[in-house]
Amino acid sequence: MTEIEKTLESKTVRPTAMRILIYKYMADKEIAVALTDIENAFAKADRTTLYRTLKTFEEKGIVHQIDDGTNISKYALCEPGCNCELEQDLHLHFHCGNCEETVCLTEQKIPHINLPDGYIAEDANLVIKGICEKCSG
Amino acid sequence: MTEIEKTLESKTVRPTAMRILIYKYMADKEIAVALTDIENAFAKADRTTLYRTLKTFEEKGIVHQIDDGTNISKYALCEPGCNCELEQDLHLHFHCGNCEETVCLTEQKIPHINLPDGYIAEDANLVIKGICEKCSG
DNA sequence: ATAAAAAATGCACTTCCGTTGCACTAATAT
DNA sequence: ATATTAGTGCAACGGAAGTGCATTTTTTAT
Repeated sequence: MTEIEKTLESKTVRPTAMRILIYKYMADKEIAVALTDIENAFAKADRTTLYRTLKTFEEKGIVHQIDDGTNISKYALCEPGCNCELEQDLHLHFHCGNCEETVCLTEQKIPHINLPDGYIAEDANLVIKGICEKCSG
Repeated sequence: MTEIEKTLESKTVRPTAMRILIYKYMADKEIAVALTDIENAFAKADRTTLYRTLKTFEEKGIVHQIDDGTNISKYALCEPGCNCELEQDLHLHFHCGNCEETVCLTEQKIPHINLPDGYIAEDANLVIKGICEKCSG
């Protein structure tokens, strides 16, 4: 039993062949991926399967969804021990206008914001747009 | 010549009947609106016109686009003197999970974030999700 | 005032992504 | 071995963004 299989099982997700491949694919990539990206990487597999795999991963806390402002949902593996739903674990994302890639900046947490009276915060999403380190170099 | 016409002209946008109506509609609403909302409000007008009106408004700095995580682009009028493109003018947006409405919190600016070396910030988008003041009361 | 040019609007159509229903297959439990 | 559940594949739908072109309206120049 591989590391990936163990990871999936620990999150109560059955480690099927397809799921292992997708997990591997995302682990190798350092950037957030869209459903389309996975589709292209696994042309033989059906879109629905990939779609539902991502949904399952998301529900089980294996990946988190990223909304980088392109109106295309991206996904990235959660760091070990990451609790995306907790406010203090919310990191920010960077979207490069040049290469169009989106990365997690897991070290940069979203600062706490004081909201006006009556507003209750439950989640936050901060995306910085600009030029990434690869493209600015 | 009305106030709205003056505003549009000052941004080098011709104050056509349609544009004035759309501007008025957005000024009356206190929340960010989607293209679909405007479509429903002006059933007689063509979607393309409304679409392009928003694009024009956006280009000319009359409205700013908001990405509230619903994957539906919203738009809101810029405050007088607002310079959306400037970092210090970036306010945050609040999306209510109950009423599904998105509002600008123009008083709450996005704090400056230190990025890792090589990353150049040009724009930022911060959306807080939760329960709005109307729904929590 | 009128003709020419430019801008705005409307119509039809396309594309892309997300999503769902249903049938089929594989895995697990009894 | 069979019943049950989970996963996968196929087909199709729906919403929203976007584009090309014809038509109308507005502006500009004569």
